[in-house]
Formats: sequence, C-alpha cells, structure tokens
Amino acid sequence: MSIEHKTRTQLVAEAIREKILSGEIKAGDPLRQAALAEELNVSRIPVREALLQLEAEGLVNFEAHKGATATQLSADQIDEIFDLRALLEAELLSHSIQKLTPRDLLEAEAILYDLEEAVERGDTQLATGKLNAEFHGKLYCKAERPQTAELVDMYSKNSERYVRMHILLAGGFATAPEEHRTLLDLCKQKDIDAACTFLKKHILSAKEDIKELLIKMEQE
Amino acid sequence: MSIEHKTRTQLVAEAIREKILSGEIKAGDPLRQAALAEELNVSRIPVREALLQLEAEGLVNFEAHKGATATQLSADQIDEIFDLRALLEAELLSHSIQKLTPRDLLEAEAILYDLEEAVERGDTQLATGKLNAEFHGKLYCKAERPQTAELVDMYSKNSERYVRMHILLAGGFATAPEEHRTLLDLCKQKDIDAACTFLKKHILSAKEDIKELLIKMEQE
DNA sequence: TACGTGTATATTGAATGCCAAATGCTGCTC
DNA sequence: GAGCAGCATTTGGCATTCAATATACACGTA
Repeated sequence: MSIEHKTRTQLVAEAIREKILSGEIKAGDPLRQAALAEELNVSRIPVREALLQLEAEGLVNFEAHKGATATQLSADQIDEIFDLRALLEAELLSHSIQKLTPRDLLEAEAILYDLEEAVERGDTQLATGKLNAEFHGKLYCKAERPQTAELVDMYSKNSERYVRMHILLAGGFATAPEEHRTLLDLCKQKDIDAACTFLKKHILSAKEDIKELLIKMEQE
Repeated sequence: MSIEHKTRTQLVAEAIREKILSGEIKAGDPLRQAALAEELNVSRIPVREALLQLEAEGLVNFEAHKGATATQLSADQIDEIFDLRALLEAELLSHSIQKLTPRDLLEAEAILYDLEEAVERGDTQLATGKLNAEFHGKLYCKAERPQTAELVDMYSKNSERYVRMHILLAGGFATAPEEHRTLLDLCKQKDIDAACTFLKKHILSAKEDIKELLIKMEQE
C-alpha cells in the first residue's frame, strides 16, 4: 500500500461529493465557492477545480458567472440514467460472466452476505453505497471494459443519493435481496442471456420504485 | 440567436480540443500549462481548467504533478469505444425512429447530400467531423435522451481524430456512403429492428477498419 | 398599479506573483 | 554498473487584486 498522494483539489472534490450524496447538500442548493473554500480551509482555486470535476461527474451544474448548484434530477433524467445503467451493466455482465472464476463468485457471495447483514442492521449508507456497488462490480470484474466500467461507476454514484432517499422514505426495496441471489445463481450457471435479461429487469424495477417516489415529490 | 458568452476557459478548451482533433498535437504529446498559457495569451488558471474539462471528455490524460498528455488510444480502447457507440447510438435510434417526421427525414437526406458532395471534393475535415455527426444526430433528434446523446457526442469527438486519420491514410471508408443511404431508407420504413441492427453493423465495420490501421501503427 | 430602466451588490472569472511539493534527470560515489 | 543526492523543471496551490457578469432592488414613467 503506497502512500496516497492526493491533491487538495481531489480532497475538496471528495468532500463535496460526500456532502451531496449524503444529502447534506440538497439538490438545487447553490454551492458558493468562497463559502466552501473557507469551510475547507483552502483557497477558491481548488474549490473551482473540484466543482468542475464534479460537473463532469454530473453531480453539479456549473454555469458561468452564476455559480454551481447541486444537480436536481427530474423524473425524466432518472428514467434515462437507469435505462443507461441497465444497458451498460448488461453489456459489462455479458463480457464478464463467462470469465468469472469460482473464486470470483464466492467473493461476490461474501459481499452479498455482508450486504444482507447491513440491510438487516438498517445501515443504508453502507449497504446501498459501498456494498451494492461492490457486489455488482465483482460480477463485472472480468469484463475488461474499463471505459464502460467507468461510465457505470459514474451513473451509480449519480443515482446513489436517490437510492438512499428511497430507502429512507420508502423503507427500502422489498425485492432486491432475493433478486441479488437470483442474479448470482444465473451467473453461476453461466447463463448469459438469462442473467443479462434479469439484471436489466432488476435495475429497471428499482427505477420504477424511485421514479414513483420522485414524481410524488415533484408534485409537492 | 443569442450572443454566445464564452469564458476564457471555454475558449482555451476549444482551442486545445481542435489542436488535438486536427492532429496538430499528436497522441502522447505533453501539454505544458505555461507554454499553452503563453501561446494563447492567458494565465495558467484557465489553461488548467480547460485541461480538466478535456480530461473529462477523454481527450487528455491528467496526472497530478506529472502534467497532461494527449490521450493515446490503444486498439483495445478503440474497440471498446466503438462498441459503446454502437450500443448507445442504437439505443438512441430505437427511441427516435418512430417519432421522426417526413420533414426530419428530408433534412437528413439533405445533410447526406452535402456529406456525399464533401467526400467527393475530398474534404475530409468537414465530411467526417461536422456532417457525419449531423446526419447521425438528425436521425436521433427525436429520441429525447439528452444524457445518452451527450455520451454519444463525447465518444464521437473522441474517435473523430482516428476516423480522420483513417481517411487520410487509407483513403476513406469504401462502403460508408451506401451504408448511410441504406440506413436512411430503413428509417423511412420505420423498421426499428432492422435499422438498429444495421446501424450497429455500420459502426462496428468502421471500427474494424480503424483498428486494423491502428494495430499496424502500433507494431511500428 | 404595472412596467421597463438603471444602479448597486454579490459572485464568479481571470491575472499576477509567489512559494511549496513532486517528479525526473544528472552526475557523483562506491 | 548500481544506487543515492541534489538540482531543475513543472505542476499544485495561495493571496491579492481587478474585471465581467448576473441578480435584486430602487426609481421614474406611463
């Protein structure tokens, strides 16, 4: 483990990202450069560069001379993002599934175990953020599609706060745990078509849940 | 037509982007902040911010304390990018094709006409860059998938220089003109499956041409 | 009252100058 | 030739200042 050498820009980006994902900064909130700079004890330059990075990630809207705001995802955008995730993650899985070793599958199962435990404990932060992504990521680990994986990662991060919100407000996804088991089984069987189809359905059903909630909120 | 108000960062980004796409800056070349700043008569700050933006677009590699370099796409990366384009553009087309009006199709045909003319004149810059993208874009214009469209745009830009290179070195794509006509016909017929399948084939065949060239160059 | 106009203020964009930190190279020592 | 020290280059970042822009508000006019 080498010493991680992080620039301030990166640290600032992480800090702001976490603020947005955790809900400390709500969608639509303006992000004042000067305020953030003072709060994080840096100058405005790394703050600006961090905001630019976050804009590329889709977490922030950056308009010249108007300032940055946390992105406000509409139901339409959620719709599109989850469609993209379904498409891209199925693509990753289709390239990875045949190359998954028994070892990989065991590791995935172990993560799934942790995830289920976290859900039972009611630990939404850990469960939806890290472990869920880890489980899916493990299934895609042999895809050898770095750029696709990066996209998937980006969209996962971007939708994470809505997933968290859904769990918080609606008590979680009733069917998700079983669905993860089913998905893992299909991967073990190396059934590409069935696994990809199921994965798409899994992602799209989460989408419907979240969209419903979001439409309700938009009406208020 | 509103007056475009561009910040220096945006102008710098455009300038560097064009340098990379046109080949003035070759893949792997280091991009010195100070040199670019002096050349463009700006300070280093907008240059850095522009480089960050270009990194998000995938045109530049940015490593802390090491500096930025124009990205060097390997044959593997080309492979993946074109696979992604095929996937995403087919997705766009499938959402757009039914809603395309006769008017849209006529406009697409007009662009195709310009494109063919440009190819005949040997105007590779215009033909491959603007017109090709315009033609494809017109077919996707009713998809109402802004984020997907943005991704497609990004990857088009990123692969553009390789398309240009291919045309320059190999004299262009022999089959592309007819393929565009065929694609347009399938859209007129509203044959979703056939059009999407054909579009994928169209993109993937371009990929094979370029990859072949690139593998040759990598061996040297 | 309603509307457009002009002004004030807050905020961002950018320049300059400076220093610190990191990297890569050179050349020295052994 | 291998390894280490030190130097030069380059980037990361800060402080300060000014310019450009957007927004809000006050004002006068119809």
